[in-house]
Amino acid sequence: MAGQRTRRRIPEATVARLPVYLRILSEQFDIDVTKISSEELAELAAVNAAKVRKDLSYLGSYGTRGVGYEVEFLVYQIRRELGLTHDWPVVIVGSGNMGQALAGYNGFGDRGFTVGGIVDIDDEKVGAVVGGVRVRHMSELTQVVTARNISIGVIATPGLAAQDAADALVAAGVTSILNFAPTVINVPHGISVGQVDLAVELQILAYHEQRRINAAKGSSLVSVPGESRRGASA
Amino acid sequence: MAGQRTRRRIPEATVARLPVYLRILSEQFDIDVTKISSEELAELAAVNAAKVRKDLSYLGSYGTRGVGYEVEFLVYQIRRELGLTHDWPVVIVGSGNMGQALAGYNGFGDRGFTVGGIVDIDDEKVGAVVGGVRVRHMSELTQVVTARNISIGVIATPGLAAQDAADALVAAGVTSILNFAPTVINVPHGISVGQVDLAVELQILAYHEQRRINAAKGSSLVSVPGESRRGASA
DNA sequence: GACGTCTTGTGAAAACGTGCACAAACGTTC
DNA sequence: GAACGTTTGTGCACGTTTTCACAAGACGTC
Repeated sequence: MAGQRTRRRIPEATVARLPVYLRILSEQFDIDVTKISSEELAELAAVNAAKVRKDLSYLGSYGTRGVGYEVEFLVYQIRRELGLTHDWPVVIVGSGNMGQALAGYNGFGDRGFTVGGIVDIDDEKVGAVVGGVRVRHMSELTQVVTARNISIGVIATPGLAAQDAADALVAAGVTSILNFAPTVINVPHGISVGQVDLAVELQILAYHEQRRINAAKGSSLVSVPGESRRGASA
Repeated sequence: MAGQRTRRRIPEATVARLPVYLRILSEQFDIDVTKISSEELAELAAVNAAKVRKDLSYLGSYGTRGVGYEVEFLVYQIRRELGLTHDWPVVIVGSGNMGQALAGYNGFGDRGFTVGGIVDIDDEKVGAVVGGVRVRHMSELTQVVTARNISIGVIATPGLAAQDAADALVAAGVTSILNFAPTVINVPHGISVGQVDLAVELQILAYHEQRRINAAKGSSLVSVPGESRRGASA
């Protein structure tokens, strides 16, 4: 009955990979590839083929045994599951370097997302046009969010301002936040948060470099461990 | 013997959290906090206290029962484990919006990393000064990497150029790559790759938004699931 | 329409990550 | 120096994720 759309819950690890499959499949579609096997898709996404099949199986049984998956259909199904059948307007808080880079980023408007507004707390920056959108003052945040029915906010402020930005976004009615500031933000239960942190990513790499160096130094008996891939951002 | 520095391997999930602890502890140290309990640190990092203790236990037994951890000492130990006792020069490939934002990013030089060079394939961009560093031509990449003994590269190119950038970095001798381009890159075994993908992160959030909407629409019996925190980036 | 080849979909096992719960250790107070 | 409150370090159980391995199904060929 009402459960028609409730379907089985998709594991978080799978949700994080679906966007990658989606991009690859879209690219393949653009170069006129109509069918693809889990093996081929796995190769392109640099993951295990069984994982691809299990991931896709959460969407339904959309493959054909002995043949593979129809690219166009799969693109549609993933988009549907991720909620990308319509565009999502996004509000960016902070119009500094990072805010501008994000607003101008291709992969942004690229598929499914539009810059619905940019706000900044600094009067001097208000009025400037970034990525085709006029920067408005932070105090107008609620108005911007409400007018365009925005539910996703991106924080591109310095670390110290991030928590304030998060609070303001939540107060304005945003229910998902992507935080680019190097700070852990606290939000009420029920709000989704994604964190992207350059320094953290670099430090993880530094750790691996360090290990390589230590391994080489410590003894030449032990070869380089050679881990070579980490999950996408998340 | 030789195993003095080989110690037990630290789980990847822990490695991804240590940088977060490090930042928080550094901040606490700056405001003259000298001791901290796993409970307090957990609160600030928005994770479970037992997890904090288990994570820290991989560094060694550096806490004092009944008291907590000494902030300064912990900062030192984490830095040591992550290989942050010296600075890491980093080379950025791509001097567009994203490259500039990264070069100017605070959390970059902030702790442990310096911009050792920026290269671009576009002659028109060569010569410009970004974040205090002069942009050089892509063909000089190996020279830049060798001269400064750089082992970490950051890709800030458009998606299509990312694989070429990765190949060039590897050829130049870089062994860790942080990829900001929206493309999965393939690298030889033994090279570490970190991926940061704006579109992927947004699409994950869109999925949660979508679910919220469906849950609300499908029936008011089911309350909002309310997941509220995801692991930092990775 | 039977046979062989190919590829999906999925049970079951293994590996990994998380969180509870508690003994062991420390400092303080009397 | 014993008793008490506090906080670490970790064994254990649980949940999630990955991987293997293979039956079931689709297609093409003879």
